[in-house]
Amino acid sequence: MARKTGSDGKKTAQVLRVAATRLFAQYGYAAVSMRQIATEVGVQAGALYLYTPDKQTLLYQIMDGHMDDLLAAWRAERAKTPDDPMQQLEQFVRFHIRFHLNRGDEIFIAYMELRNLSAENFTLIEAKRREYEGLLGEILQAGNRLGHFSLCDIKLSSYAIIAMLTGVSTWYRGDGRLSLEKIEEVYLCMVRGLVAQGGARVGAASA
Amino acid sequence: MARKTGSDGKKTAQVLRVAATRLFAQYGYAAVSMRQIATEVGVQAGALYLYTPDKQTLLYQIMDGHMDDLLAAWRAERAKTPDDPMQQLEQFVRFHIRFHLNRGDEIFIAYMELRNLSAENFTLIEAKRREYEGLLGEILQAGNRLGHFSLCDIKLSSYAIIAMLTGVSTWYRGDGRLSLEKIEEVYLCMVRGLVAQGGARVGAASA
DNA sequence: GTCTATAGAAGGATAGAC
DNA sequence: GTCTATCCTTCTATAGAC
Repeated sequence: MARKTGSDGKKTAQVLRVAATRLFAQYGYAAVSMRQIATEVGVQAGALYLYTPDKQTLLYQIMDGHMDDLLAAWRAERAKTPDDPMQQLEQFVRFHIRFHLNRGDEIFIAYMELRNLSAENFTLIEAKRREYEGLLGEILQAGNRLGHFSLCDIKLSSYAIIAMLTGVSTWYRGDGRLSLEKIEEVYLCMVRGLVAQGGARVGAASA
Repeated sequence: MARKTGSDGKKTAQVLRVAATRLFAQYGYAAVSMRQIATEVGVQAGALYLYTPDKQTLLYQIMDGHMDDLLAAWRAERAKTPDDPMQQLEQFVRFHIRFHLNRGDEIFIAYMELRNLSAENFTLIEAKRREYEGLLGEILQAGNRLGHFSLCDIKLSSYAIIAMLTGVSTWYRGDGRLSLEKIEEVYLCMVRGLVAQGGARVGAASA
């Protein structure tokens, strides 16, 4: 049998991405074999190489696609939000939590598999990560300038906020005791408190 | 040659732990081979099995030892701190940052390699993680009760604080632009702001 | 306590049939 | 576009010499 009846290259390529994403997230890039992925896709191992030159590229493409989605999604969201730092910050908090909960697997990979990227691929992904952090930084900077926030270090505040928001995906369960809306509210309040005095007493702004 | 001159079993066991910790942190458990570890230790692969029954146990022992150290260290630190929620929280923030920066490798493993633990080992480690989160939770609870904090969900606040503090180790470089002391100060202020209104407006306390 | 040697399984990737 | 078959490497873990 040469080709499966009803097989479809486009579709298989998509299925491959989905399967690899799930498996990498669950077991880790290094722990997943091409054979495992093939089984999940429903083809033989050799057939995978029609859709990716190698395993490393597969990982890179998943992470790169995710970062592009993330950046595009936030820029779209931001465009719909009034040009006020506090409103933009609140929108960012809601956006980040929601986006990450919808894509638990990609996020997990994006944060956990950086070290399994080749040096050049790492550089490319890292740039997009910094780009995203910078977008939050812009909001914080503007809020500081207008006197709405009181942050002494924009970079550290960006890191702290992104870290605490991303952390949600490590424990969130759809059937847990808290609804997504409630979680967003709680985190919103914590972030509001954080930016209200995140370094005010430490001294002059350094960033 | 049967035994290396001057070889020492106790010492080799220790060197093995250190080497495995470093390599697991750098490349990930699944990506590191027993041969790599042996090379780092300076023995042949087979000799490792004198000190660990298998690779999985090696990982578990590293993580378990780290959690024990972490819990013991915080309890010692707490004992030296006045019985006041705000002071204890501040001490916790300083402690967590400092402890984690001194042990970047262990921390990295503790957070990244959970999924590579066997089911039973995972349960054991997870219990100690929850125990640590609970110790922060106690402080937050006490602060809420005394009216010093204004948190609507103790668990979420614990998660958020630990996530943002642990995040420091993902970007901290000893030779960076900020000193450890300065970083501690900035995070302290952010945490102060966070607990001051981390959910106050959301409604009644639920935890 | 460490070595060499190796068993036995699994890995990534390719070649060529259909 | 997918399969089968396979090459070659690497892996964990063990056996037995010293």
